[in-house]
Amino acid sequence: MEVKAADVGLLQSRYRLTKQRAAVLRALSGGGHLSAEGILHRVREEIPAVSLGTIYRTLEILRAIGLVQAFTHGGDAARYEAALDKHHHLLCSQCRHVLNVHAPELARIVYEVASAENFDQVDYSLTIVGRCARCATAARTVSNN
Amino acid sequence: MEVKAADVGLLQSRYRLTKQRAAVLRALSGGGHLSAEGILHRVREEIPAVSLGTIYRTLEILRAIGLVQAFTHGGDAARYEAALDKHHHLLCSQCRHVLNVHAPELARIVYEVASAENFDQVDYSLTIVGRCARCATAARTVSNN
DNA sequence: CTCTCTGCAAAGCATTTGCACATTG
DNA sequence: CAATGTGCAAATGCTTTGCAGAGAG
Repeated sequence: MEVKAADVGLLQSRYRLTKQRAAVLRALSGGGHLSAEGILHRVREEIPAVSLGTIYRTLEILRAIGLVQAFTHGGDAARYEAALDKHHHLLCSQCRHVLNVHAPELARIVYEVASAENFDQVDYSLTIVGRCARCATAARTVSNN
Repeated sequence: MEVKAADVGLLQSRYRLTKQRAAVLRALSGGGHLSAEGILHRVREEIPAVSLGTIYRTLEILRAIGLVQAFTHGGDAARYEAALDKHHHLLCSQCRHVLNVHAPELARIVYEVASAENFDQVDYSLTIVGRCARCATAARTVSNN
């Protein structure tokens, strides 16, 4: 199989590089915040017979290696994206669109709080939920709030 | 039925005050971060025949009124607690114990980020995951890390 | 007395898993 | 070729829901 730059992480790991795994990486390389189902659809354009089970197994591996990060909110299905930089999510409560945002000051606050309680191996996630400008405008067009 | 201070929120709402709802409030009044299943066990001490369905329906109502807040992490079952103040969660990745922590500086950061993207009706949640001191000690006793 | 609530059991949905065959290195 | 990965379908775990009888106001 032809090996691309994005696949290097897999080759360096103890996992094999299969066409399904490469396709999942490719599906995520375009950016965005896809559900497992969404990734399935994209991957099926290349490999019509992939199963959702394989998508989940692959995502778990890619997450373990650190190539992919997952994000959940409430009871929603998990959303996945390529792991590039540390960032946070701004989720629209209506259309469920997700924006990445940065908050460099946050890390300091988090580590202060965590070490005050003697936690180690610390990670954190901030999710901001609100109504995006587009949905706010749409709401104004229909009724008058 | 005898009405306690904690029940006032329900009476003021359009919902009825039933013994099941009062019992759920009481189960949460002791503090802690309980799953629906955990709340079921506590409520069953008073009302042996309550069903899990009722627990979920009640929690949803209490959350809508603002008496209870829910919190989820990854694929874990949701955990519920009495809604007192705005705070955040420090979750132990091993024993799943949750500590409440405060980060007063956070609100400013969040509103700056959200309004930069033109979001309104903003809410947010920060979850910090790490290993608590107790689990770190336990790990050291077994192996030698 | 009416409307809401509850228990029960079944359904729903995202995710995980056992197994026999296919593929990778 | 030995180990790992995959498709399929069934199983799982949390949560939601339809319905007929019970309880609140």
